[in-house]
Formats: sequence, structure tokens, C-alpha cells
Amino acid sequence: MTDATTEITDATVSGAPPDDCPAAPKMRADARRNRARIIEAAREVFAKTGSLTQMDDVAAAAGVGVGTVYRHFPTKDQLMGELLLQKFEVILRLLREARELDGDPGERLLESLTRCAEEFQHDTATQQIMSGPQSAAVWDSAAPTVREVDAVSEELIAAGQKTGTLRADMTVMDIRLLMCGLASSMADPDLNPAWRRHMTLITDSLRPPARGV
Amino acid sequence: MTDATTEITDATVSGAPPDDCPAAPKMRADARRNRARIIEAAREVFAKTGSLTQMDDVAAAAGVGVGTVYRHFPTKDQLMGELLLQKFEVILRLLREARELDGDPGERLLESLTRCAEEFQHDTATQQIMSGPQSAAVWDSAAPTVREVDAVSEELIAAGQKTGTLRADMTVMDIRLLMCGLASSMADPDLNPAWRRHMTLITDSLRPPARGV
Amino acid sequence: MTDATTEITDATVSGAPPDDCPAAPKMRADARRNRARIIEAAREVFAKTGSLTQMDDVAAAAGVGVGTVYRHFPTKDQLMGELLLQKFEVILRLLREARELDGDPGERLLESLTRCAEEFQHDTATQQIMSGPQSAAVWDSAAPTVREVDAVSEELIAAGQKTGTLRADMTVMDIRLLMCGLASSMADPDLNPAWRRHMTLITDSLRPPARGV
Amino acid sequence: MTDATTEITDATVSGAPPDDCPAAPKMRADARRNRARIIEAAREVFAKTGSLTQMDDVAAAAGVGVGTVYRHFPTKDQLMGELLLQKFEVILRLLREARELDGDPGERLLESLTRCAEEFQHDTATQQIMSGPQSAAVWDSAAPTVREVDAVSEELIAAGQKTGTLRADMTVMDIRLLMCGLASSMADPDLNPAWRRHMTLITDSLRPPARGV
DNA sequence: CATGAATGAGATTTCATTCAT
DNA sequence: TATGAATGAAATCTCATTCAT
Repeated sequence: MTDATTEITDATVSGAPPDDCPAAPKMRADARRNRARIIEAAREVFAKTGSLTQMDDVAAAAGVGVGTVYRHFPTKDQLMGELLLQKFEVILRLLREARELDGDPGERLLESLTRCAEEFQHDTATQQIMSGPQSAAVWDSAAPTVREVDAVSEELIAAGQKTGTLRADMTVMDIRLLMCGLASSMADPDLNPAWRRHMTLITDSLRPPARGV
Repeated sequence: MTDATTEITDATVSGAPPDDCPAAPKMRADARRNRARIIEAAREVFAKTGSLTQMDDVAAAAGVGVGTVYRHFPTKDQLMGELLLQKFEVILRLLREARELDGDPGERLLESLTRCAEEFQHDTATQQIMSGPQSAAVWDSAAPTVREVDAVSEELIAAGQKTGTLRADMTVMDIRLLMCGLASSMADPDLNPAWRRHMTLITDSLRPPARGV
Repeated sequence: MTDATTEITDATVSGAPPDDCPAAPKMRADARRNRARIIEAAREVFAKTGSLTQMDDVAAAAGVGVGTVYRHFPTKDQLMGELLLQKFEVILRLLREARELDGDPGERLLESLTRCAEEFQHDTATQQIMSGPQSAAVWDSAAPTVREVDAVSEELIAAGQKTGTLRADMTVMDIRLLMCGLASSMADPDLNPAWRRHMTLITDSLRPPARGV
Repeated sequence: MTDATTEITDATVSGAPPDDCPAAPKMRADARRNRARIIEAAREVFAKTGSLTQMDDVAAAAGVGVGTVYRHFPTKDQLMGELLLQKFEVILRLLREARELDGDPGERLLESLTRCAEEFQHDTATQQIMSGPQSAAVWDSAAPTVREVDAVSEELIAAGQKTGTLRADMTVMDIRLLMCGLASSMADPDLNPAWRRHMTLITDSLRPPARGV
């Protein structure tokens, strides 16, 4: 990873709390610790139980009272949004890494899609949020990161199309469609075990088709 | 198509209420009318509100009391299951028709997948039920039809593989994965308009990939 | 049984529908048949399920529609009242028979209390009605018969006190208290098997106590 | 009575919440206050409306929301169970006191039965719960106390039989049968005023009958 | 600030009773 | 007249969110 990437990553990924939220840099030490514990606990319990997880469960898992959870995330949607944001920050990092690596950019993109999928693999909540009909508010805080993800993707797509690895008509929309679909099949216990097969089909559909575009 | 097949299709698709349900052939005229209204209303309101739709809303939309809804569908899951069942009956019919038509069976299959998708296109209810995380009971009544769908699909896949239209490693599981994914992206208002593009990608991914299986 | 008794029994017991009810002597043959079937079915299903039996169940057991049940018994309470009435008619008959028999009247009374209990033994509904807090309406139609039962009881008590078999301070109220209590313990699945023991205690408590009244 | 026994009695009777319930000693002051208010309100409203009392009514009577009632008693059965438990704790105390007193143990037992009855006298709720057909779960939390009551009763019975005060064939089951019966007649507004008479009959039936066992 | 008790608007489901067929 | 479909007022229980301690 280059320095440039690291800088961007740090600024965008790590701290990055929503402005209206007491996660500002000057947060008290214990508050920051609590916030971290809550997010960690939320990730685990949402991953297990999906979006029907209750706020009380998150609080219990974090070892704090519900009130504390609400102090940091005034809404269940905002808490889920934070989890989503963090996932997309990881995704963004993966794509940026792919962009910096040597080798065919198309292949790099396809490989990082698989890596992204691996991030979802055990995270029921993210699967459900990505696939399902959630309240729009969940996406609010992740939106800027999603836009960055799209930007990096576009670069990679363009480069991959030049080398002929990716189909000429491919756009970021394709990635959204397919990854949304993947998340959905992953969220289904029956289909989840076959997710790598699904990934293969997705990958193949993004290469130039045998019969031409 | 043979007469026998047609008969079976008709018999299975049109009436086809679950055995334990008051939709038996000899239902009273008004009851049958109400049942139809409830299903229609359910489809509409589920499309609007998603799976968090309430039974009261269905009843109100159908212009009947809740009790009436419950008389016809003793459980919310069973009502959702009925919506699913009806869609799958249509799908089954489409696939059977494809099987009987002349021309390359692989192409027939791919075309009928598109036709199936057209069935979902405006049916947010089914999209959400298919893509979302539902209690398993929702699938109960549709299960036999789903199995028949799989059976017909398998025939078409085998034939399509012989003529080289479909990839050699394709199975019905692929269809499930991809169609579940399609339903999911369709259910997202942002992605829905691009569903034909999603369908194209799906179709392409089921043909033999350029680089071989 | 003497003729006199038979006459009374016939008049009081068999026909005897409440005045506001279409069970009047001039009921149509099929209506009378239906009424009988309903009562019979109600007795069985109430005996099994107790007072939480539903009207639909009664109708189903009788092989008629709910509407028909309601034609004969405008209220669940009235249907239960009819069952109660019939039980008390049997009780009345038993007590009258006791009165006519030879031998010590006190012993006759105590024996018929046991016989009455045998009538309840398998009839959960009557047990519950007698012991539990039911809507007063249930007792309405049985009330006159209950009064007759009391009258006969009083005769037997007086006679039994003369021969010294029954305690001198005994009244019909004692019977009510004790039989209500018996019904209650019978209604409890744990206590029910011991009901004959309960009966023994009851019987003993109605004889002159060892230490005098 | 030894000091130890007294201590245990106190410990068991006063606080004594079920272990799985938020009534643990370290409950917040307001929570404990609310819990007490709920129990008190429940007793009143159950006394009035019987076991068809609704949780909403209890909540309203206690001046709290339904949610609060459910926080303390996750089930209606558990709430009723608590009422029962508290009564049986009083009963247990009465019997233990009887065991420690001087004088004939049989007489002590019979007297404490009357005292127990006095506890029910104005508590329609307990009367109905004891006499009526309740779901078995209602008895769950009181079960251990009931067993202790039985144990103490057995001691007293054995001692009372030795002195000839109690009938030779008496068992705890007799007490259950008779007290269940008493509760039932008490619950009936018509019979309630005569409950002391009922108690007399019960007492007499537990002494050796004149004609021998 | 943290806590977790309290809130109360629903959510699903039941069932005595009514009424169109 | 008989039928059984329709009714809808409860009843129990849940859970995101608030607020007193």
C-alpha cells in the first residue's frame, strides 16, 4: 500500500463518525472506548441474528445499558448504518489496494469482488441490509463511502475494459446489481453454502461474453 | 405440448389451494370472491409496505375484516406463501411451455427465465418475499411447485448442455442463486429500472464462458 | 319408581325447553332432531374440553352449521345452561328415587350424593360450571330444577335427621357447599382421581360428628 | 421453633422472588415499588374480574404501562403464580407456627386450616386461581412452597393421628381436596357467606368418624 | 454520563356472534 | 330454515425509544 492510500484510508476510514454524533475527535476516553465496544458487539450480534436483532441485545453484548447505546447511536438505523459504513470502508480499501497492485486491472477487480464477498460471508446483517428493503436511513452515513467505492470501481472497469478482461459494456451499476444479488442469496440459509458458485457466475458474467457484447 | 400436460398444468395452476385450506373447489361463491380480493389486496399492499405489512392493512385493503383474512389464511406466513405459490405456478407453466416448444432448449430456458423475471417485474411483494429473510413456513405451500419447477429446469438444462448452449457445469442451483439475486435487485427501487441489464448478465453467465468451464 | 314420579319426570325432564326458544312442543321434526344432536354433541365436547369449548366445535361435532346451534341456543351461556339443566334433572330424578326407596332416608341421601358425583365424574364442563365463576346466565334455565332439588333434599335431610343418620344441624346449604367443592376438585386433573376419597370425607362430614353437634 | 427455622421462614416469605425474575434483592428502588404496586393491583383486579382479567387492566390499575407488567412478569401465568406463591408463603408460615405451638398437634392443624381459610376469605383472586381450571404454569413458581406446606402438614397429620385427633387414614391429599373445595365455594358469591360452616364440615370430616375409619 | 426500568403503540391471532346466501 | 363465511372487538405479548435515578 502506498503512503497516499494510507493517508486517505486513515482520514476516511478509521475515525470518521457522523457529524451529529458524539464520536468527535475530542470524545472522552471512556466514551470512545464504549463506542468501540458497542460497535464490536453490534457487529457480532447483528452478524448472527440479522436485522431483527434488538437494541437490548446489542447493549447486553456490549456490557452497557441500552441508554448508552442510544447515546452513541440515536437510532437503530444509525447503528446499522455505522456497521454498513465500516464494511464499505473495508471494501473501499480492498478496491484501492487492487488499483495499486500490478497485473491486469480487470482481474484485480474481479478478485477484489470475491474478497468483498468474503467480508459479507458471515455477516447476516450486512447481507440483509444490502439485499433487503431497509429503511433508507440505514444507508445515509455510508453514502459518501459508497460513492468513493463507485469512483474507484469505475477506474478499474475502464482499465479492465482496455485490456479486454472486462466486457465492453460493463458499468458500476453491474457491480451493484450483482453484489446486491449475491448478498441476497447469501442471506438465504439454503443458498448461502453455494455462494462461491454464485461468485463464479458473477465473475464470468462480467467478462466479455463468448458471443460478443 | 401434449394434452395430458396441458391438463395437468391447468389443474395445478388455476385452482390449486392447499388441502387444509377453505379454498376447496366447492367454496361458496362469495368466499371465493373474497379470497381472490384478499390475495389481490395482499399483493398490492405487500408491494408497497414490504414484509412488514400488517394483516389489518391487508384486510382493510381488501375491504374485509381481519377475521376473514385469517379464515382464508390462518397465518401471515401462509398468506405470503400463497402469493409465492401463485407466482411459481406461473413460472412452472412458462417452463413447461418452453419445454414443449421447438428450437434450442438452452435458448428456450434462458428466454423463459426472462419471462419469469417479467412476472416479478411489477410484483414487489414477490420480489421481497423471494429475496428477503422470511420464516421458512412461507415456502411451505409453494414447495411442491418449486420442486416441479426444478424438475422441468433440470430437463431443459440437460438438453441445453447437449447442444452446447448452456455451460457444462450448470445446475438448477445456479438458477436459484441467480433468480434470488435478481429478485433482490428488483426489489430495490434504485436498481429496479436496470433489471433487464441484470437479466442479461445472468443469461450470459449461464452460457459456456469464453475461457471454458 | 312410581307412576307419579314418572309423570313428573316426563313433564319436567324431557321436553322442557326454555320459553323463548324454538324447542316448543310443536317444533318441526327435523328441528327437534337437530336440537337433540346439538345437545348430545355439546355434552360430549364440553365434557372433554370444558368451558373453553368453542361454538364452532359444538357445531362441527353435531354435524350442523354454527348458525343452527345459535338458532336453538342464542347464546353459549344458554347452551351450557341446557347441559346444566339436564344434569340437574338427572340429579333430581336420583334424589326422588332415593326418597321413594325403602331403608334409612339419611343413607339414601348420602348414597345419592355419590351417584350425583358419578354423573359429574367425566363431565368437565359441568364440573367447571358448578365450581367456577361462570356468568350467572348459565344458571338461569336450571334454576327451577335446582329449587326442586333443594326441596327434595330438604325432605330427605329432615327424615335422615330423625333417624339420627345425618347431623342435626345439616341443611341444604351444606350440600351445596360440599358439592361445589367436590366439583372443583374433580375439575383439577391432579385431584380428580381422588374424587371418591373426597366423597367419603363429604359423606362423613354430614353424619353426626363423634363429639356431638 | 428454633431460631434457624424462624430465620428461614422470614427469608423465604418476605422477599422470595423467583430466581429468573427481576425481583432480585438489588432491584432498583422504583422497580421494587412498581413490582409491589403491580402485585397489589393484580390481586384487586383479579378479585373483581376473576381469571379473565386482562394484563392491560392490571397495568391500568397499577398505574403503569403494560410493558412494565411484562417486565416483571413475562407471562400472565407467572403473574397469577406470584399471587399464589405469596398466599402459600403465608400458609407455610401459619403451619410452621402451628407445629411449634404446644397442645394437641391435630387440633393445631385443624385450627391453622381455618386460619389459612381466613387468608383466602377476601382474596377472590386466590380463590379462583385455586379452584378454577388454570394452566399448569400458574402453579410453577409456587410449587416448591406447596411441597414444603405438604411436608409440614404431613408432620402434623402424623402427630395428630397418634393422639387420635385426626382420622387414621388421613393424608395431605385430603387437605388438598378439601381446601380446593373450600376455595371454590368461597369464590361463589352465594356460598361465600357460609364459608365458616363449610370449614366446620371440613374440620369434622378430618376427625375420626363416629363409625370408625 | 451511564443505567436499565418504563413506556405504549402496535403485531398477530382468537372466537362469540351476525347475516348474506 | 340451515349454512358457514364474515365480523371485529379483544387478548397476549414485543420492542424501539425515553427518562428518572
